[in-house]
Amino acid sequence: MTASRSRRSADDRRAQLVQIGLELLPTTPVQELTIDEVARRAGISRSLLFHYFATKREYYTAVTRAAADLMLEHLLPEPGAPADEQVTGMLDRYVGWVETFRESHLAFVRGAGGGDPWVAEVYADTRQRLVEVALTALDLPDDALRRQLVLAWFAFTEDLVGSWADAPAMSRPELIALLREVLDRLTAR
Amino acid sequence: MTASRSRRSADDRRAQLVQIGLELLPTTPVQELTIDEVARRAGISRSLLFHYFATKREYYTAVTRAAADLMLEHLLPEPGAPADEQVTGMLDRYVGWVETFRESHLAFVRGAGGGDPWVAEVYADTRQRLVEVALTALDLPDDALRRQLVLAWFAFTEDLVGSWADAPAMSRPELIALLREVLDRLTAR
DNA sequence: CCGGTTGCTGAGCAACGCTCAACAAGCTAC
DNA sequence: GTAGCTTGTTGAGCGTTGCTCAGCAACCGG
Repeated sequence: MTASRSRRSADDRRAQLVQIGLELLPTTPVQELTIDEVARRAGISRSLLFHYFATKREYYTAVTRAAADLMLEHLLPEPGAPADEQVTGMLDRYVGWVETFRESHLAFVRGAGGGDPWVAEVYADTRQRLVEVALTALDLPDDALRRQLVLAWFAFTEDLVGSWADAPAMSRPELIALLREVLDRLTAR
Repeated sequence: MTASRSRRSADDRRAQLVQIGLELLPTTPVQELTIDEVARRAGISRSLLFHYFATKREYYTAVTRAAADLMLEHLLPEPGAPADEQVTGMLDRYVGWVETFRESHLAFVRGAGGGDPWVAEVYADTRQRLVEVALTALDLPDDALRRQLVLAWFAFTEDLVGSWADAPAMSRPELIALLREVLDRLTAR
C-alpha cells in the first residue's frame, strides 16, 4: 500500500504482478483470480495489467509458469551426486515441498490439470522435464514406453503424497521407499 | 430447432438441459460452458435455466454428476462373476471407455480435477466408489492405507491409459496385465 | 524549455451470471 | 365455454468482469 502510484520499470512491474499472482495462488484457482483484485493489490489500474499481459490468460499462465519453475528449481538434484542419491533426493524434496506448501501445491496441481489447456500445458512441460531428469539420473534409455510409465508413476506419486500429507497412513521413510520401489519395478523392464 | 417453444414437463426440461451439457462436455470445460449457449441449444431463454438450476455451478455439477454416473454404470461389474474376473473386467471396460470417449473423458477428468471444488468432489466421490467396489471384489479389508494406495493406483491408471490411448506403446492386453500386476503388488501387503 | 518515449489512468463497451415481475399454456371445476 | 389455478416460460435489466482506447503524466536527452 505504501509507494502507491509510484512509477516502476517494466520488469519490476511484471515481476510484481506475477508475485501477486503467486501469493494469491493458494487462495484462488489460477483462472479465477480477477484482474480487479490483482490490480487493486498492486495499487494500479486494471488497464495497466493489460499493458503487460495482453490477455488474462497470458497473465495467469505466466503465474503458473513461475510457480512451476519454483518447484522445478527446488527439485532438481545437484549434478555431482551419485545417481541413486539424485533420484531419492528428488523424491525426498518433492515430499518436503508438498508438506511445506500443501495448500498452494494442491491449488497449483488442480489448476494445472483442469480447465485451461494452456495452463495444463505448462504443467505437462514441467512433468516432462522432471521425467527427463529422472531417466537421466537412473541412466535409463528415454524411449516412449518408459516415458509413459514414469509419467504415470508421477501421477501415482502426486496422488499418494497428497493424500499421505492429508492423513499419513505410514511413516515418511516408508512412503519414500514405497514410491522408489514402484518406480524401480516399473522402469526395470 | 424443431419443436421450439414447446412447453415441456419439468423433468423433461431438466433431463434435456443436462443432456445438452453432456453433449457440450467434449468441446468445452464444464465450468466454461455459458448459460447463453446452453439456453440457445435448448431453444429457451436464459431465465428458464435458472428456474431449474439456481446457479450456474449447480447446473454444471449436475452435468458432471451425470457424466460420472454414466461412466460408473458402465464400469460396475456383474455381481455374480468370480472376484478376479470382476476386477479385470472393470479394468477392461475402463480402457474401452477411454478408447471410445477419448476426448470427452479427457475433458471430464480435467474438469473434475481442476478449478471448482464442487466438481472435484463429484469425481472424488466416483473414485471412492470405484475403489470400494474394487476392494470388495478383491476381498481385501478397507483400511485407510490400502484405500490411499488404490486411489493412487487409480491416478496411475488414468494417466497411463490416457497416454496409451494417445500413443500406444504396448498391446492392449499387456497394458491391462501391467495395471493389474501393479494393483496386486500394491494391495498385497 | 521542449519533444519524445513510456509508464499509467479513466471512461466505457460487450459478455456473462443472475433477478424479478409478468405472461401464457395447460388443467380442473362449474 | 369460461373462470381460475398451477406452472412452464419470457424479456428487461442490474452488477461484475475481461478488454479497448484515447489521452495524461513522469522521466530523459537535447
